[in-house]
Amino acid sequence: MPPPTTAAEIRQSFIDFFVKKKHTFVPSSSLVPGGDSTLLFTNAGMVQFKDIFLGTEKRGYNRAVNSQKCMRVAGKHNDLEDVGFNDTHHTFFEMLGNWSFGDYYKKEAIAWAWELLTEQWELPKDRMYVTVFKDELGEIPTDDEAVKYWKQQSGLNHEHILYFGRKDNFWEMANTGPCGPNSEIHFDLGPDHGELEYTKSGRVDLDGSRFVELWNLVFIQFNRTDPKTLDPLPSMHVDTGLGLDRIVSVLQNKDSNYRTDMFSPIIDEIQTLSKHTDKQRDENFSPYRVIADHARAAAFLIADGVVPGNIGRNYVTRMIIRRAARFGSKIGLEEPFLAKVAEKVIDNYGMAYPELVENQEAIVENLIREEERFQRTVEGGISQLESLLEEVQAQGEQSLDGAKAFDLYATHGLPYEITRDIAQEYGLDVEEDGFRQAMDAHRLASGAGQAMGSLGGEDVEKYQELIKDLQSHNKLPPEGVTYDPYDRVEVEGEILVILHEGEPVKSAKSGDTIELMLPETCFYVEAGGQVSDTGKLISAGKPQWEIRIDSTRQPAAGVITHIGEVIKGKPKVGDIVLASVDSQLRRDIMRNHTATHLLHAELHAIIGKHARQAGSLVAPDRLRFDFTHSGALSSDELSKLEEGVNGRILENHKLNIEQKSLEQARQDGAMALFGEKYGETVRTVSIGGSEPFSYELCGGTHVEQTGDIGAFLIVSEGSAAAGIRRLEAVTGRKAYEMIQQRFQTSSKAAELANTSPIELPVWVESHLNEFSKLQKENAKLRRNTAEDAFNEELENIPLVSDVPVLTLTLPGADMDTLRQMADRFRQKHASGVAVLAGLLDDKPQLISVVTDDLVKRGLHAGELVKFVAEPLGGSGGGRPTMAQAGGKDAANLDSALKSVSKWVEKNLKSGK
RNA sequence: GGGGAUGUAGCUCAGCCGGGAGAGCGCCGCCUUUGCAAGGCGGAGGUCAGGGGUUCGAGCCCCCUCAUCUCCA
Repeated sequence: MPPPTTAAEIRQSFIDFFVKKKHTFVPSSSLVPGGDSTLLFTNAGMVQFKDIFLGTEKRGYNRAVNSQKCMRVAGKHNDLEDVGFNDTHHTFFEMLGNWSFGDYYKKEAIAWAWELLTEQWELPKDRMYVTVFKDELGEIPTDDEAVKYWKQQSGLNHEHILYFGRKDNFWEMANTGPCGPNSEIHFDLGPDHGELEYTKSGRVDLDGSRFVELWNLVFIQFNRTDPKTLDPLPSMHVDTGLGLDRIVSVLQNKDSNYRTDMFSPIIDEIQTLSKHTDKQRDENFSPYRVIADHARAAAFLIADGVVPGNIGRNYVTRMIIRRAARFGSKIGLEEPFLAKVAEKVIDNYGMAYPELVENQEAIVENLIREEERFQRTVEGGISQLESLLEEVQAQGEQSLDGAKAFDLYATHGLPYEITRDIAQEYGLDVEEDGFRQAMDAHRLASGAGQAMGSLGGEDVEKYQELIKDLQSHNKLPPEGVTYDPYDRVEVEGEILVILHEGEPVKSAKSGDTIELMLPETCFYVEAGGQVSDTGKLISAGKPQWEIRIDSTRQPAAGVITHIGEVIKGKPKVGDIVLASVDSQLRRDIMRNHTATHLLHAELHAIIGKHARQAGSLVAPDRLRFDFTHSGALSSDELSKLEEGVNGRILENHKLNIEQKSLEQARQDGAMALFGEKYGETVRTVSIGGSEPFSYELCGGTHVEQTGDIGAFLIVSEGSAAAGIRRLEAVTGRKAYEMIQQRFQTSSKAAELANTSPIELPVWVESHLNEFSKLQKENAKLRRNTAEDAFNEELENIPLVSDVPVLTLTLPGADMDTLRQMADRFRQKHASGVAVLAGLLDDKPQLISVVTDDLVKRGLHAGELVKFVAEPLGGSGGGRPTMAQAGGKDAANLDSALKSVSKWVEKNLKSGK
């Protein structure tokens, strides 16, 4: 068979090669690692097999081959900012791998790698170099076994076997756990890529530009328990990784990953959009690489449900899109263009990764929206920047403060480079050091170190030891605790372990919060959004005791514990216990869970398939459903949804729950969720008979038929994050309770209004109108009365030192009225002083006015009103011509007003 | 998880030191001119995001909550 030429053929020939060697093909898992909160993205082929190496998971095969989607955006090997400036770094890439779980070992792994590379793919044998492990500290034995098998490969120059130490050739999963030596295969690209270089020790330098590392074979044979101790593992594993981009560029004899057929249609599309000549393209190849890489990464991310947003993974997707947009503008691409590039990615990769095609709409929509959002953000930032720059210019400075530039970035999302470019147009610099300092300070302030969630690594080990101990005493089967939350709500068993404050104890006493393990449980463990069951454990014999169970958890594979408080008695290890789930709450949960599936199906029917589940909560008292959708739902859409779900409930469909293989379920069209980890056999829940309208992979508990749900009410609609809407709803008992409550309040309100609940809205509307009309009339009337009284006073104002001074109390007048009266005074008298008092609820309020000419003669309305308010226990202030004040006690109001004339006399300077 | 910003009329936003809630656009009515664009006058429209506090008095100050934007992890 001739060697494959296209990337798709190369990927397939790798898989076929190992399938012929009796490997099971395992499809790539999602970029979102299932059940691993310590990892942002799947970053290596082994992620989905990790639990097998740890010994906590078994699968139906012991040889596997896969092509895994991977993302690396930060870390020592790859930094987002580096991508685009060389031909080998990517954010997204595919890792080909073959795997042995306690089956074959070094002999076969080495021979097959050699066979595939040199015979199947016809790479020249004399250009192969391999590395093996030799401990520089002399503590771990040299991997002579690997050397032996390498020497058996025909055509390998034995001088091309090189030894490396721990950093390069010893692989560890973490500080403790499975580890072992690895062996790498490097390829000599030939003299076109430079002379052979040698290190100080005289050995060929594989880090030079002439070499490319193709394939890493990891031989897992130890378990590290502490920095000094390596225990041999009972079964040894093989874990290999061959980067697809690299091998394709070697086999296609290209000097850049970006010039292989994995990228060329994408690069071509960018060139079409930019209208560049080939020469211009090559001169601007960095932006091309950035856009091509990021468009590919973004398409795969969105296909796996990671839409752009502002936290965690979603934030990474946003950064990638925005970085691509930024580099796009460098080559003159202004309009949203990424979607067009991403469509080429979908064309190019859709065969191997059908999720791209299935989610084409979501990919395009999200890219366009994010680019538009970025444009808006940048425009807003630029307008702020421009006013800053004008200030700098006005002050005759040469450069913009770095801290200010950082503020624009951190607060308003304006990238530094854009700030710098625009400053340049103004003929100004940006102080880069200041920017970096501010950035560092920001990193520190954001709490470096505290990452997302706790790792719980030590915790896992503790439980693994517990379970191993129990298994060795035949207290537990090899699979661990038997878990069946579906068929029963009661189970009997022996207490195997009690943990109090994290430590195993023999017994517990009343009031203790403890964690407890039984050989078997019917309590549901929180998963797929459904919360843990609650219930109680009571002693089956004497003496009597009781434990209230608040939740359950699965701290390690095979371990399920019940967490709760001892209510009475002294439970101890070995006691026989009757465990029972609170079945009423459980039924509430089941109703909500089935309703969630109905809602999901109805959303697809009413607003479209793009509304994908992005999280859910199934609790006894409510359900919450997050899904991807751009805008808010209209009230029309909401009532259609509610109506649709209730329709499905009334049709009373039987639920069909089956176990089948993951592959079968997928073929049948079952919907899987993002970020969930599925085993080989999965549980499927379908509703609607032979032509189901809802069909999901789901491990949750469900009602038998939809009629059991009772009623379904949507309680709220809102946003959970950018591009994600959140619906909350209630069912069953809670729905009845709410309906009942609404009925009662509306009946009561109708009764008070002496009308029927149906007529109530009309009644309220007309009365509200009437009320505001009366309010206005009342205010007007009050003003008129006050005005009438006031007009009389206006005619006859006492003079103090030639100045008219009016003091007056208007009972019942509010601030508005007082102001109006004060204005009237000023209209009537070109010169004068007035202090008006109002009394509302026995609290005095004052307003004082001083005409302009008297302000010039030293009178200040603010000081005047302060002076008057003081004896009233209040204070005030305002402008020179008008001020207001309030007081607490009206008793001294009359005498306070009388003192005004003295104040005027005292403060008035002679007029000119 | 943490830092920063924003939230005022249907929309875009002003609102100074805490002391009369505003503009432009849009909407409604009337008038003028009728080639069109428009112009003039009048009007409706506000939980100043929500809650608490300080104050005689809060859109403005303080605290909490929510939402949106944004950066860091």
